[in-house]
Amino acid sequence: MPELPEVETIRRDLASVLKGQRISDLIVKQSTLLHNPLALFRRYLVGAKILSVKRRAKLLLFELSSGYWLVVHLKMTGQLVWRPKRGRWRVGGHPIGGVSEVPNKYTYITLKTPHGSLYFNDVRKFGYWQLIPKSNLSHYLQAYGPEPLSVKFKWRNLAERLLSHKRLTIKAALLNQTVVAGLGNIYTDESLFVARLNPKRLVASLKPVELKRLCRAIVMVLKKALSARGTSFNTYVDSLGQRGHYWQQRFVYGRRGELCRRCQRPIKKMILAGRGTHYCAFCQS
DNA sequence: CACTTGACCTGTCCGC
DNA sequence: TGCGGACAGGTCAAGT
Repeated sequence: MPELPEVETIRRDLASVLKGQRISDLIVKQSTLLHNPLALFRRYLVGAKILSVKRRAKLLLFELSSGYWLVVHLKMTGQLVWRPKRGRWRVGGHPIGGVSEVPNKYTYITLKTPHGSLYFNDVRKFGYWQLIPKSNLSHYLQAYGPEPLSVKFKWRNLAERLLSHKRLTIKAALLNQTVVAGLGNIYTDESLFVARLNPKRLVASLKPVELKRLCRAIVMVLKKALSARGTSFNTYVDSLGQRGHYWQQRFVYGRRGELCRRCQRPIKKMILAGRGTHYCAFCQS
């Protein structure tokens, strides 16, 4: 589920409620989701203050006063839902994927502060929490490609990173987090549509003008999705339990058989790089 | 070696 | 309505 726009939406919301708060307790119901021993979490997470909340690619990064960073990956179905102690908490719209209240049967980790609780739900249990010493964080993150919403992101960054993947299809290359950080299946398909590039095109075949178009398309799609607070078609909710509404504006993802918004021909779906891939055969060449 | 596939885990949806 | 199989947004180890 969560790609860059969803993770960034959660980051912004959590930063405003968690910054400066001290973690008073940790409840773990599924210790396999912790990538370090529980004792390490007890020692460096409980009692620590949250200094900042950042994001790199699809990772959420919580800076702790203990000298560690808490790294959280939501993978496919992870949710981080904040519930303040005071004030009523409610789900916006209708319940999604049976997840309508917290805690629930998929709540595997709970982090408590004097002001409320942060619930980590994950139906498929692919997500994880990991503690990284401050001094190791940059090493841990160094392999990731450029952040597409950074002002420093230019088409030449993309072109440079694509050099070592010339024989891949552009779809497969964009899913690779070392090429560009934060794209997943949805926004890769969306970006390729906006750039009018067929997902099957080999990286080596792309001309500079097409790479420029692709770069602009990625930024445009991600910004649009971020202002829509992400895409919810299944389990995604933000930290307030609310859905994102990019789904209503999407161009191709999940629209097989529906009409292309540009040429009115039906959207097609194929398997590429092992993933469902949606495109318009007429507009994307 | 570069690239593709399967595994992780659970739920949902579709066709018979 | 029940049941089996395909499929689901991410990532990486194992296999070709």
